[in-house]
Amino acid sequence: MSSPKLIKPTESELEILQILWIRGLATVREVHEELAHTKDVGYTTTLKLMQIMNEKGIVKRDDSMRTHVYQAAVNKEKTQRHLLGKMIDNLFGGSPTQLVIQALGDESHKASPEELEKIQALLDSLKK
Amino acid sequence: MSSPKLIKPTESELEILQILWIRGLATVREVHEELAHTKDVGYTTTLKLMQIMNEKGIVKRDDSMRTHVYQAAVNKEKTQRHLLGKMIDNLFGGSPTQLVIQALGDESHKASPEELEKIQALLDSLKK
DNA sequence: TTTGTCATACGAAAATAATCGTATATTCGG
DNA sequence: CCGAATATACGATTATTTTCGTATGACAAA
Repeated sequence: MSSPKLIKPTESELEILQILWIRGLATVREVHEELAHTKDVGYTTTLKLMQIMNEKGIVKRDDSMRTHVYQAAVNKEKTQRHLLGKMIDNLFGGSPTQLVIQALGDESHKASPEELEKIQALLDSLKK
Repeated sequence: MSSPKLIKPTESELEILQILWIRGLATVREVHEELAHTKDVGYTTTLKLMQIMNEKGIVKRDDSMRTHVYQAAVNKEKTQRHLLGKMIDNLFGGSPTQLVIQALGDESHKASPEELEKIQALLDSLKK
């Protein structure tokens, strides 16, 4: 098997994972304050979530100090592919192409010219 | 505004929606039997789900006959884009590029040359 | 040392989702 | 007409996710 454990993080857990994937290491306080920018939620809620994620093995933590330091324990790309695959099957009848077309047509998440070039490059390599 | 209501169907609701999007019209029995191919679930569970979806406005039904006939009440492409947008925010940091790249690079569902041309055409129109 | 701040632990409520048992009505074959 | 099959309605349970209150310990400054 390619992956020892296939987890399906909840939506809240994904929000936390995204922060950890960017920062690498972070305390609950740091994660919480970043979450608080876009979400109205209590500190102990974030704490509890991260404790649960630790139990599930989604994150690891260093608790050798009073303030624990967390990091993601699941691979970002692997998690993305896993959930993307689920969505392709769930919502796009197994066709990633349909998903791509819808994603590119999403008016509220426009791709920049640079991003379009990246996609073009990938497309060119696929065409060969 | 573009959409009267933005709904977020649950996973089970999506399974049902997919069947209705394909069939157009269907009874609970028909939906249930299709679900049963891949899932072990009781008839009344499917019934209840579809009743709830009706209350939420996700599906419509004709109950003028004893056996009610259901159809999707939400647009397929609109729903796809909406959920895709959520995934882009939740899992890809708001950037569709990584999502598109992962989807195009999916080795288990390769895109055909015709599909690649469709994507190319869309990409061309976005570049202008 | 006392007090205020900040940390984790823990229990449990609140919200949401999924499941199914049972009651009851309708239909159809015989 | 009667019984089996099939339909919906509805209540209730179970599971999962999200939320937060409260207890308690550590630390630092006065």
